[in-house]
Amino acid sequence: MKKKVSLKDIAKKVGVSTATVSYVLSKGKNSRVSEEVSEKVKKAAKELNYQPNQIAKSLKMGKTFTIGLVVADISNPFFANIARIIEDEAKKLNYTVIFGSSDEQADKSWDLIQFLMNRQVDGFIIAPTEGSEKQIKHLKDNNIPFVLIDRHFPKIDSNYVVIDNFEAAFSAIDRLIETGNKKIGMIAYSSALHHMTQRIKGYREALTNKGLERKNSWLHEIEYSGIEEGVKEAINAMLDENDRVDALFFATNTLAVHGLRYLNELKHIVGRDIAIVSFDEGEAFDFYYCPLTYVKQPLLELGSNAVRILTNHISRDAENEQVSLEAKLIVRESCKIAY
Amino acid sequence: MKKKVSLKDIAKKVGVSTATVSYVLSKGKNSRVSEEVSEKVKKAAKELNYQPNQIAKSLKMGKTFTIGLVVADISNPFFANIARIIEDEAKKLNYTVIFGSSDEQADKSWDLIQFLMNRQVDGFIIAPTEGSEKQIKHLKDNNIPFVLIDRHFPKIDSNYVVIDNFEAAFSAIDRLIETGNKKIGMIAYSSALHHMTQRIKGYREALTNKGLERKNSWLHEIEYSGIEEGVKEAINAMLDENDRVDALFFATNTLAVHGLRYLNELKHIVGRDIAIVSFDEGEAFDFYYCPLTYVKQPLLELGSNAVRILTNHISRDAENEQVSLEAKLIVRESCKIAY
DNA sequence: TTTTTTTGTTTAATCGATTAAGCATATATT
DNA sequence: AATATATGCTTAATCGATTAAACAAAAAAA
Repeated sequence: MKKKVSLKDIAKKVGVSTATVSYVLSKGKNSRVSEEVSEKVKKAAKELNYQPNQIAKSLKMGKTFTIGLVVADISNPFFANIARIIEDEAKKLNYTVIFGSSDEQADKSWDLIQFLMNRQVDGFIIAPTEGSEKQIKHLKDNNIPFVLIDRHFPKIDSNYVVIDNFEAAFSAIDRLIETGNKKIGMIAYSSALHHMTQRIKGYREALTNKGLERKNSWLHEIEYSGIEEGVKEAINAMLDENDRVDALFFATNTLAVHGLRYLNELKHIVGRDIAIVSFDEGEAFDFYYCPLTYVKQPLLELGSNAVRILTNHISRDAENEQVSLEAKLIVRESCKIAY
Repeated sequence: MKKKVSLKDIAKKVGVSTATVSYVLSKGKNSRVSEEVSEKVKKAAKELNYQPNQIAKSLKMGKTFTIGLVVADISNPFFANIARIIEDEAKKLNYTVIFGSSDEQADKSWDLIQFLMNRQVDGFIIAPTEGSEKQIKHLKDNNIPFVLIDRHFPKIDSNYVVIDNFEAAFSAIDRLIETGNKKIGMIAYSSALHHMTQRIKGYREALTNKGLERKNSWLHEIEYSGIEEGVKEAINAMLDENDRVDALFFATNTLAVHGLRYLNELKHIVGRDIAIVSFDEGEAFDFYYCPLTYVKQPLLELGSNAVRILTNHISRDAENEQVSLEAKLIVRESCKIAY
């Protein structure tokens, strides 16, 4: 690789010190460099196609203009989209994003955080996994700016941007009830993470609220490992029983995709044999024979808020900010059964 | 942000020079540091939870272990998946990937390349856009390692990893013919890029080869700007004519998604009114009422080859490598019409 | 014993930027 | 005319690592 043009080269060409060149190029009008020299420097810089070495600048300034993004599962379109949005938002503010996926494993999450810290990221945006509480505390203790997204730990005072999961689940279930379903099952993850417990709570309270029956066997909590199996078992259980459910609520899009695939396999027709509501979008849902009713999270707001809050905290000490956004229920045909 | 532990801190704690610490931590057995001091240094490093500053290291070494990835359109799942794969492959070799999307615009591509060069990436993986030939030549002239993917310029001798687009299109069309279709239309992009012209050539020659009719009005080349409109017009033209086509070949998944959506709108049933074959996968295709026949590109091989070749070229001067992979036709129901 | 070699460690330059401080000149203020 | 201030540029330290070269002390060879 041919060696790059540096300040030194410009300085030599113009016949001034590197300091002068630096002042011209980075301080503009505020420097005390004469108009004459200033012009010469700019001209030389253009002629040599000077491109500043960000690495050197970062080292000196102690700032890399880089954000570390840790998502929980990049194969999930929800996180893939968020990553894209965060990247775009960050670019607007001149930040680069380096990201990785923890795949819902706390140890991977820790490795990633360490890796990103070595790269001197200025701060983090993290969708924390179960068991990563200590890691988050470590960041906090070391005064490293970070914003949690999608999930947060109620016991840790920190920045976060989430949606009101309780409310979202509640109204999704409410809708199922309003459209005539009485026996409603839910497939969720087995997780102590707040966002998941809230979704489950929303499901429960919506039923109670309307005085509907609540059966333990209608709520299935799947392990992250073995999702496919888990979903199949759950569906088998809920459809084979004497009192089979007439509606199913999926707590995430991944669960929904697996569920729909299995329902197809079993030749159950959504909208005739069973009603469905899911969390999150999937491109696939658009093409599904029965358009799905789903909880739409405001991804753009989620991402832009996260970036805004983080960059704020990077540049100055600020109070922690907590944002809870409202999700929207997109009602389509899958939430009622046509008799 | 609390200031980080540096070599200096370890040196001070142990009572040696930073040089010694550096030798211990980076040279291991090959250094001439005594076992005794060596142990003390390692112990101190662990106690202080020392994390080397990669920025400083990069500056000194002139190497960042970073790859710049420029894709043509990140909203296309094809590129999104490639990006993911490249990231994973790179991580295995200890490289980080910084990427951006040129959105098929040459000027954006140039901005991105400049930006990534400022960040001192060690090399590039690029899906070049139309009109970016000069940019690629610039990289070549400056001895900056790069690998082109998906597309390449026949006139520029460079590394590249592509698939045999002619062959892929040829056999896709061949399949349509074999399953009884006679009037076959194609919707492609209007582009001088080699991969696109090859796909079109494959379409043409497959028809000629089987002695089928070839009409200019059955081949529509859409502008990147205004895809939705273009696809609609193309479909209108090909279905309204006196001699309407009985099969459609989409040159990319984006075109296919728009096409299928419009066909839905028009209430045309794929597999009854019209046969379809598409390039690339879409998650959505799985859930489509009529499973799509499509050309499956070997993404994993594409990505891993690109990373392998690039990292090779980064570490030593090597001959340019050209890889042409074979695509696979995944035959499902959409390619024939059930009478 | 003297010289050479080996061993263990430090000194100092370097990567490419930024910037406080220093130092002439020129200009303004008394 | 003497002093103060402003202007324009350079010097040199710094960020945190790496590493060639220097150096002192110990071990081996003469």
